[in-house]
Amino acid sequence: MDSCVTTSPTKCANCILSSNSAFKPHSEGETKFISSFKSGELNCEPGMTVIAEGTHSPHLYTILEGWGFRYKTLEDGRRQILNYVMPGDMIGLQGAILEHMDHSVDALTAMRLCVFERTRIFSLFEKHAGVAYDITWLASREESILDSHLLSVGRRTALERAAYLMAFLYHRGLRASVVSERRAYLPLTQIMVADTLGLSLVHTNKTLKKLSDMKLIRWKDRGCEVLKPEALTELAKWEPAPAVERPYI
Amino acid sequence: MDSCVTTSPTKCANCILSSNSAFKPHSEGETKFISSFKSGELNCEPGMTVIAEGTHSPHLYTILEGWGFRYKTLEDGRRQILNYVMPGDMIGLQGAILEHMDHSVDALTAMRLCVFERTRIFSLFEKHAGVAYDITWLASREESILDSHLLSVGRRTALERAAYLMAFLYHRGLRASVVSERRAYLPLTQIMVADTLGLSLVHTNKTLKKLSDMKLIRWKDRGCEVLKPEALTELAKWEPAPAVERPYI
DNA sequence: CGAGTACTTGAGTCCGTTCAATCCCAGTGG
DNA sequence: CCACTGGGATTGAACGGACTCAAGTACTCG
Repeated sequence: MDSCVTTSPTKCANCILSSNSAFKPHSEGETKFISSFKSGELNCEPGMTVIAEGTHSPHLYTILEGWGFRYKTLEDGRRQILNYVMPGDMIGLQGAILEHMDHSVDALTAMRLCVFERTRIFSLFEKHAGVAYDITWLASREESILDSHLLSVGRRTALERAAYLMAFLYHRGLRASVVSERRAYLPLTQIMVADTLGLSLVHTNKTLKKLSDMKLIRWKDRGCEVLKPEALTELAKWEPAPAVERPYI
Repeated sequence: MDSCVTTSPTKCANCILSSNSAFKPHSEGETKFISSFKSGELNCEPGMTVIAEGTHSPHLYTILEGWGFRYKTLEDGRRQILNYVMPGDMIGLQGAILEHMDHSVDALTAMRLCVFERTRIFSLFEKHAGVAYDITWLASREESILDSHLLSVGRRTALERAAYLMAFLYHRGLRASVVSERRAYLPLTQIMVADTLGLSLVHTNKTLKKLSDMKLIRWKDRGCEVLKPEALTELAKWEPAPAVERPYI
């Protein structure tokens, strides 16, 4: 029953993300402020809905561990997955700024989240311009990713789209340290791949089989092993953005 | 030849957007700061590329008049239109924050733009938290729109998609005062509609014809007249976001 | 060992594609 | 004044990619 509990939070100074060199370190003053902004932690079971469309969530979250995904649905149940979230990503910003959430977020694996009070976000802008800028950085990058997804769903063929998605998740996962080059495993179901690519489940399965036959991926243990990321990016006519030290809150 | 010239700028206090009640007024201090942040104006002919993908634009812009659109292309020329821009919208933020543009922006009609120096954006965050918050508001709203577009391209049928696009542009246009209920004219070509919906030109034409036969729209003078916006939103299973007083820079 | 979920595969259909031709209209230049 | 050009819109025909329907396998879990 206790699928979701607020645990005794770790101090921000010892945040698991701060030990990851992919992330830009905070100044001492920033860490202190973020500590005061943080109101707890949240653990989620796989499959749990963290944020529901239409609600007026009082919280903002940063992912500390695990995978999740953002999605929208049509009234008849058709679902579109918009993007995946990984450690360092922030969710709930739309709810905090635009007053209501227009998408949902589900946990894909078990997740641990850092919880912030949305009402205090304006004071963050007033007191810590650097952190405010970082939030805008995160929002811009999310927009940039959505642009790429839209190009993919709108203009790539099914095979290219699947290759793009696997390559994209591989590269993002690498940078968030949730996949490694040795073990490039993406915890997805084919239903989710279908709902991300805008394809039917059956056709997704046949498309993934083609990628498997080409030895670019292997489907295994309810997930996807990426075997040749370079071949996938080439097939998708895509290039990952250069890795830069990224901010987080 | 002079398709693009920096004209003598109007003062921000007399900004054409400030006379539009849809926009949140600035405080006197904000107006003063924005005035100092503004570096000129830019006039664009229809068809002109305002920002090109891959470049490192030194500017940020706010649309003062006219329509434009953001898009990305694949190396073989396939194009996806991501969103349309109208008065009050800001473009070039990604270039300012993430260092390089990953999409282009073209003028659809003649446009007048307000030009800002991107190098000074951080000082904006330091000195005017309210304005910084507004920029983040705009970024969040853009993300929200992209979410909707992605749902549309991924999961709606061709007819629903076309209905959604026309309804969407109608509602956004109303709020930016570039369409009126009496004269609901959208300045689009069918090629652009096709590249927005992720469809071929031929099928787009046939789909629009269906909407015309249903008397929901009328294609006229190289553009689209919206006749029954409510019927379009219903057909698309979509609902426009409630109108709120929105910020601009 | 039955039930549920994820994955797989085949068959037939249909939505959206490409190819191709035509029309309309606004420029433009002989 | 009219032929020529080119972009945009329109339409028909045929193809094919992606869809739905349907069955079956494999695995986990109570």
